[in-house]
Amino acid sequence: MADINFSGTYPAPDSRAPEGRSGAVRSGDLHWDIIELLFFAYRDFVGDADHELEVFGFGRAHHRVLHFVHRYPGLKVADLLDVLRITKQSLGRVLKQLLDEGYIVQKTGNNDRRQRLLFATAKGEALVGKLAGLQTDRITRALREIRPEGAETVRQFLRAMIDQDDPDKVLETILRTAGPNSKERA
Amino acid sequence: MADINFSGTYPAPDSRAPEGRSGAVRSGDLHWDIIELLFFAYRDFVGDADHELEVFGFGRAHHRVLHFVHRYPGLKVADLLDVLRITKQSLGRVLKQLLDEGYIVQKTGNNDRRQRLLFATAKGEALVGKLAGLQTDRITRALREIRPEGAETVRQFLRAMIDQDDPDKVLETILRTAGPNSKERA
DNA sequence: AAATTTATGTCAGCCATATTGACGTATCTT
DNA sequence: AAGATACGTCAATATGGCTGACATAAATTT
Repeated sequence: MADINFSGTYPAPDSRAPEGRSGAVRSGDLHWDIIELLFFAYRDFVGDADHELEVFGFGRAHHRVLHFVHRYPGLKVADLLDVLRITKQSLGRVLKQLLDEGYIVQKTGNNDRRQRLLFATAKGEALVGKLAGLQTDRITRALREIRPEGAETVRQFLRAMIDQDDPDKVLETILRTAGPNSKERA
Repeated sequence: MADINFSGTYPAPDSRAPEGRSGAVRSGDLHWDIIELLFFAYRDFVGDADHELEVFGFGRAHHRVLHFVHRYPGLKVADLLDVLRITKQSLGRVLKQLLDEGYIVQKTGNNDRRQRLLFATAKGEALVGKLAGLQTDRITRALREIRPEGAETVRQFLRAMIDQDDPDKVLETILRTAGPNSKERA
């Protein structure tokens, strides 16, 4: 019976479990490595911002709202709901905090006066810029590890990882910018 | 004052907010695009598994536990806590469910009988394999969009995005496997 | 003009997942 | 024998999701 020594290292990820494994699952063609790399990379990536947000008494939800409002000034509440894929009740709480504490302001729409267009204040931009700075530092460090063309390869990969069907308006903007027919196309 | 038309498209992401922006934040060298691509890519990537997990009454936490137990058979509870970066109280609940429902089994350590070594059962492997299959399909699709060498570039980028200091044992295994001195090194 | 739809906000409650602190027990180490 | 370690558990709390219901103002349709 597999008696593995756990004092130091683990068995190679592909070693067998003692009980045997279900033969039903495909085992050779699964991208286990990239799945795990994505987990760890994203964990540490958002960790940068999370630590800083604690200081302000905010969570990841606040960051996401502030980020997209900053990046797409005049965003409507409905659009934010599409992007974040949460309910308006959930959004309401964090949005109210950001409004109350002066990180975001609302502005009644000119075409449609029902709309509350959202804008980041200077205070909000300062915070979101600080957070983006932390995350940019990590990205910059990572890009140094690969060839110069690698940056565009990474962008293409990440874009292709995103659901292309039924994109909301923000996502459409992102996908359109240097989209499918970019420079480094094969 | 910026009167933006919201009926169709958004302004380019770099357009100015109406109130002006804090000049204190650096604005030219921030990797806004990659920050957003990571957000959307990860959102859809984990979404694949999330949908399937709902069927089983499980959440993302169950997936992570099952994944790492499957990949690193004989994982200790303490190691799992290191990897997932949660408290043992949080882990306790999901782990208990997975044990009760037969996705994972415990085995007392041979060297140290205090340890509860964790292994995925056939049932557990079937589930984690199914989930990995969904995520692999997305990754495979994405890799088709880039040059063949691009896959290794993506791995290098993701590895470099991970905190290299103080890696736990699982992470050490991952980083060691085809680590810093891999083939496609510049 | 009246009816309907849309955009937004809010109240009330529920659930999953995380947290901290305290304590208990078995086992290994010194 | 004493202390440290690995794990489990009880209790209380916070955050960030959720659903359902309802209200208001403004736009749109009839």
